[in-house]
Formats: sequence, C-alpha cells, structure tokens
Amino acid sequence: MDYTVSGRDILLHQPDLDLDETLDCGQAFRWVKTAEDTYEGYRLDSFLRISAEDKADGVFRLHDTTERQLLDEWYDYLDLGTDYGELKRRFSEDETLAKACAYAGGIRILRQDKWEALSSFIISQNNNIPRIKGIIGRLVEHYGGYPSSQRLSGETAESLGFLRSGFRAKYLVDAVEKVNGGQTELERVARLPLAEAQRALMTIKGVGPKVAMCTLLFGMHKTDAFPVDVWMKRALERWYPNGLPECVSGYEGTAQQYLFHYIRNCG
DNA sequence: TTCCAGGCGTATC
DNA sequence: GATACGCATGGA
Repeated sequence: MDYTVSGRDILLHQPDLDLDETLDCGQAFRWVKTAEDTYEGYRLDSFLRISAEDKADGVFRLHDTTERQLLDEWYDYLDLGTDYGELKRRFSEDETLAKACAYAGGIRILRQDKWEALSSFIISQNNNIPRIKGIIGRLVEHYGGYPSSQRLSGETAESLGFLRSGFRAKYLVDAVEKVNGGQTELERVARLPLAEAQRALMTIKGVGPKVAMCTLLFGMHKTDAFPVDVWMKRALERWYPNGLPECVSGYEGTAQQYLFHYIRNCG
C-alpha cells in the first residue's frame, strides 16, 4: 500500500480504484456521491469522505483520516491488500473479461459487514438499485446508523412498515431471529466452505441462492461465491453457455463484478 | 398504462 | 428437478 499523510488527510495511491465503479456499482448501498469525484459513506459506524484527487495517477484523498484509521479500517474495507492488477491480468486471458476489465478497471470487492450485507441483499431481491438505497436510507435514518441484528430484535413486519420494503419485511424479521437466536451465526457461517455456508444462509426465509452468494461475496469476502441475478443470467447465456473460464478459478465472484458492470452498462 | 427491478416461496407436475 | 406464478413498491 502506497500512501502519504497530508495534514489531516491521507493521500492514497491506488491505480486499481475508481470511486463510481466500486462505491456505486450495486455491491454497497449507502455511499452517497456528494460532488464530482467525491463520495461519503460508512463502514459500520465509521464515516469516510473520499475524493479522487488525480484520476490519471490514481490518487485519492481520505479526508480527516488518521494513519491508524487507514490501517485499522479502510485498508480492510477497500481490500487494499489484494492486487487487482494481477487479478485483471489473469482474467484477461478470457476475451470477454479482458473487455470488461478494460471497461471498468477500478472495480474492487468491498469487505462489508456480514449483517449489513445479508440484510441489504434480502432487501435487494426483485428490486431496483435506487429503491434499495431508499429503503436502506430509511433504515439508517430511523435507527441513527445501520442497525445491528440485536438492535432490530423485537421488530415485526408491521413495525418495519416505515421502510416501505414490501414483502421483504417479513424476511428481515426472520433473518434477525435466526441470527440472534444462533441458528445462523454469521461468524460461524463465514468459516464454512462455500456450499455449506450457502446452505446455512438459505435456512433464512427470503434468502435463496443469489442473496446467499451476495452475502458470502460482499459480506464474508468469499471470492469464489458467484451470485447469479437477471443480469448475470444474460451474461452467462451470451458469453459463457458452457461455463466460466478456468482463469477465474477461485475468484469467480470478483470476475462476476466486472461482468455485472460490463453487461449492465454496455449490454 | 404497463413493465421491470442484483429473487424467492409455494404449488404443481 | 423443473417450471409457473404471485409478491410490495415505485421509477421509467
């Protein structure tokens, strides 16, 4: 990791990062673009304002951030320990992925909180991104921050009506009960092999194969988790009718994110 | 107005 | 195991 302290800020040099492509690409739902090249958002309750200072050189300003905060929180969240340049070179053995990586080379997989990812992707089902953001925005506003499963204990589908989340409210309630009750302990799930972890999450009502995979990829950083939504179905039919190429092995989920972005914007 | 959205539960075969 | 259908809500 290459960075310098600049007054109260950190200047981060990271060529393989683009704020739009990483913070506003449908993997996280509560980053807000507050100005051109500037986003504000949270990792749990930690706030960050980040700006692209020099896009050509890949320089980013982490406002009001100490070296300690960078090392303790944002290094992990922004997945700065992973060499995305190397991953993109691997993926680019495949013709379509080469185009997808060239189109949006600043995509990274954020390491989000397990519960936030699970609950966010329960809300995401059969929904569009602007409305997902709206529901999560109301959730955060109501509780003064993203509510833990403990904070949500006792809520019912009716009491969550203010979210206007439709039929998904009852699924959130079941997730709260199973996580708090220990039936689906997220720390334990994170240590299971992919297929077992997916099965464990799917015991929650409203969590099917896709929501489980998103939770595993974005909340537990299992890079082999491969969520298939309506967009990925189209991508698979068009480009990979016989399955994914060998070059993505172990990083199917990371490759998925490049393909997701590519087919949504260039399909 | 109708269609669709980072799907899933349920019924039916 | 596969396939069809309903589901809350709101933007396009």
